Amino acid sequence: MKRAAPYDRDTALNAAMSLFWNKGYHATSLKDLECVLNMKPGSIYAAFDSKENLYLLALERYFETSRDRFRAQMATTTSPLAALAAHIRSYAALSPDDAARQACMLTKSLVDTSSTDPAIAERTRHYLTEMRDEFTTVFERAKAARELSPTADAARLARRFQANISALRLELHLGSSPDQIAALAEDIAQEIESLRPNPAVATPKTG
Amino acid sequence: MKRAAPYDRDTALNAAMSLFWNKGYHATSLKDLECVLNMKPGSIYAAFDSKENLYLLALERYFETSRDRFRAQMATTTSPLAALAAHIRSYAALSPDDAARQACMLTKSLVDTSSTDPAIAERTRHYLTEMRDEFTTVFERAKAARELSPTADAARLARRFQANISALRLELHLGSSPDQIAALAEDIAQEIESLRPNPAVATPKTG
DNA sequence: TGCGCGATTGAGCAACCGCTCAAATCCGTG
DNA sequence: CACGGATTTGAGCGGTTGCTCAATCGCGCA
Repeated sequence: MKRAAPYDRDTALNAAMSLFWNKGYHATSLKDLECVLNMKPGSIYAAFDSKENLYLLALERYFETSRDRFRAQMATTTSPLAALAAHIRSYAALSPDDAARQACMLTKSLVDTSSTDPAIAERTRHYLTEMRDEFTTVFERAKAARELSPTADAARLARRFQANISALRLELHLGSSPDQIAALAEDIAQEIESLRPNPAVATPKTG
Repeated sequence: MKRAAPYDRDTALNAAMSLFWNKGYHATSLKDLECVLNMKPGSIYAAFDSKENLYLLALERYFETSRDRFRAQMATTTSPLAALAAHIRSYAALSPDDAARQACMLTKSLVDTSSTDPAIAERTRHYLTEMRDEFTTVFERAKAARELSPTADAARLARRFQANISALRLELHLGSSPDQIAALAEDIAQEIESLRPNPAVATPKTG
């Protein structure tokens, strides 16, 4: 009996992440995982302990990838608000067959494990909080750059921003037409850009 | 062996709806359903044909209930925009132990069946479209009442409104504190109210 | 070249899944 | 009261689930 090449942990975790992201935790079976990981049950358990643990590892990978990509995107522009708006628009610009054209894995995870798998749910909530903290940081930076009023509430804006992303990606998941996605993304992006104080329409001097 | 009282279809469907809403389609087992419906497998199949069909019936009930409640809420106020804003705020005002303090069942349904159960996914998309049409109607009414510019795009505003509701309810699902939910709801509500042309800040007459 | 040991295998376990159906039970009618 | 049709019952079906472990394999070392 031929033996398979020893597994590559990085490749395997990527494959597991994609599968779990697509099908969700409950709908993904060990048989499904055996196929995409190209590993037999024994190897899977030797490497990852349990289905739940493998899911947690896949989720961690998803989170780290997302966070890193977000940070990289923020670094491309000097204006924090412009970077945030560009981030929103980038979802609408995703190629039609991009794997990311669906709901955020954290959102999906929260929805299908919160009432059945507390450990996964808690971890998911943790990652969502970490992402929100990333957003808060950027809004703080916008304040420092005078793109926001000094009295602006960065944490509150971050929560709103996260809600907007969740909703936009849910719309991707729904499979709405590119036009409609683009319109929604544009509405959100402009809402962000309109936070910037605009001298042109400032209240006229009264003296 | 005692025979159980004949089942009450209305009560049973309500119970099924709650259970499915909470646990999702995949995580809900026939055993779970037997418990909450107080029916044995044979009775369940005689009455509802299959787990999938029972889910579809529960989903239909959820949709109709939601739509009717929305319509009723719209009828309480003469101002369409005020009614929409009040609808948003009503989610934040939900009692802490209200069963509706979680994600919309349609959202959850879409997320956990889209890649595994096409029939359910399609039906879910249909109901989401119907709800959006309800929203569009109200924005049209706002236009007729001159609460919106005649050039406003009701369908686009409706999509944005739906996205906002999805996101707000996802935040409920996440279990954020009442303060944070209220803040998010307030941001959304004010966004809606700010659509109303405000004569006080209209461009000054130039002649 | 041969040996030891960690990695891989895959048949198969107990538990559970959605679902079936012959038997038991109730109720309306005569 | 007797009967017949409608309804409920629940053991249990074939299949799948997450998971285990004795057997097997091949690489590194002597």
